[in-house]
Amino acid sequence: MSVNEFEQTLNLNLLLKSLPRDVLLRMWSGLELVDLKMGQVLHEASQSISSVYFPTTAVASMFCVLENKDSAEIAIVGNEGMLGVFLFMSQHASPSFTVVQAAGQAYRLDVSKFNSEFYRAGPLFKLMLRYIQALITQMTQNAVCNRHHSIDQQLCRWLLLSLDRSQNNELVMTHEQISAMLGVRRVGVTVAAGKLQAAGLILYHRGKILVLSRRGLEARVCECYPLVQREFECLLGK
Amino acid sequence: MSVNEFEQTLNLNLLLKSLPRDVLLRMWSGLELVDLKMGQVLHEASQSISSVYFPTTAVASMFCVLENKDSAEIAIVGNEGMLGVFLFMSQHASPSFTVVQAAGQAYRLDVSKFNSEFYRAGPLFKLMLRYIQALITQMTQNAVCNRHHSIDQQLCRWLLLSLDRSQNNELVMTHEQISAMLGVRRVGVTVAAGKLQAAGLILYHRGKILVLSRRGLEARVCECYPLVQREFECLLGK
DNA sequence: AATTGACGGTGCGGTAGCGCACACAGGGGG
DNA sequence: CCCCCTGTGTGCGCTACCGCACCGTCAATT
Repeated sequence: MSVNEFEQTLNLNLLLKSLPRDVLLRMWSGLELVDLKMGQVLHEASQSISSVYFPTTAVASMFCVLENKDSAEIAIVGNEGMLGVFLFMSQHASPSFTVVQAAGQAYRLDVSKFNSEFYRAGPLFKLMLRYIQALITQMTQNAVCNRHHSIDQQLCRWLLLSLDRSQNNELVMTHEQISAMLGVRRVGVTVAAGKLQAAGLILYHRGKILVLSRRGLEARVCECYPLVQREFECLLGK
Repeated sequence: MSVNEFEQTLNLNLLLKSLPRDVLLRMWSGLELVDLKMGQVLHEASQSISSVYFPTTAVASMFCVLENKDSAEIAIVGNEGMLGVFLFMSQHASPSFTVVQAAGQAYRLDVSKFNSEFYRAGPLFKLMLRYIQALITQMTQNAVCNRHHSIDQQLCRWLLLSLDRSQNNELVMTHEQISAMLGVRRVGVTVAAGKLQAAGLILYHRGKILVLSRRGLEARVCECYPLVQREFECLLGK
């Protein structure tokens, strides 16, 4: 693989892209592009982490499930981020688990390779700290959104966040799956999605959602979405 | 101050206590014991952080407020933790703000002193990463608890978390203040607290809450409390 | 002793979301 | 071609919580 290919490929993950070239070259030998399937579990709750993932076209969710199977999405991660941040925080375990939400590819990197670069306390290290902040912002905003905003608004937020992390304007996702993310009944999603469809903003049919008007969603979403989005732009951008 | 005094005093914050002696000695000159008043704001949202705090007898909350003044507590921090973690994550700002919830004391440490020890990538650094994980656990569990558990259960969780971080079994806190933490109406708290009082578990009167039966609260609390508590024990203990 | 303000109790109608149940439709596999 | 499974629509009664409003009570101040 030529240097050009090398760079072009890695550009697909924005975190990797933002690292200096020499760091990337050191990590390169450990990076492996893998296919992730819908529903695949990347990290179990309370089990040790053996690899981290930098998604390119895949999207995954960090997820929290209660004893009675009630659940809520903690964060959604695509090509702007990384999966497995708990690796470098503790030896033992991740408190939440991670599941693939949209099939695609990701760079896998195993623990030892990651650590050897991380503990140089250089660019990767600093990037990770900033990334955690963005992630925490998403988690906290999520929490307060859960508390105070309607399902309608939360659905818009979720659609926009997913859309930003997706390659096109189609999401492969049933109401049932979305309801698990938002921590509500399937019916709640059906009704909310029905309104959006009636308004001509989306079109869905048997597990596929086509977003027709991003603007329309943005007009209906709560403040939580732009706030989180700005944080990530701040992390990756200028 | 003798070495004995030095150690005894620092033992009051469990994070500091868990650091090796040589690290503490290096940080010592920067640590200043300060009084924190109820309601005092330690870190504003979107403003840079100039000091971090290691509470001893004080307790503070990380807090998130929406445009319409609706709010929710993100995390509660006492002598088991540290305030200002966003300092070492990014240059710019904290997304949430921090407010003192129980008057008391804390060790203040300014940015430069903290950073010079942190970037040695030694024990403080590793401790901080593990602490962030515990903090994230609290935040996520909080989020899912918000979504799925009743005010009754959440009140029990909140009381127990506060109690663990307090010196005695009395909390100085009005229903109004608690309602802001939980992100619910004051009346919701009044009713829930009324049930606990009727059951003989707590006794409250004009801004003071006396916990009579910790066991009773533990029997009524949701799974979220023990889960978070275990994470902190794991961080600090054995 | 009187006043004032903070704190907590109560009541009422409204509603978002819940649990449950069932009906209907598309589409893939036998 | 039929069947069945998955995904979606709809209806019903229920509950928790909301917004609002008002009232008693305690405590601190003067």
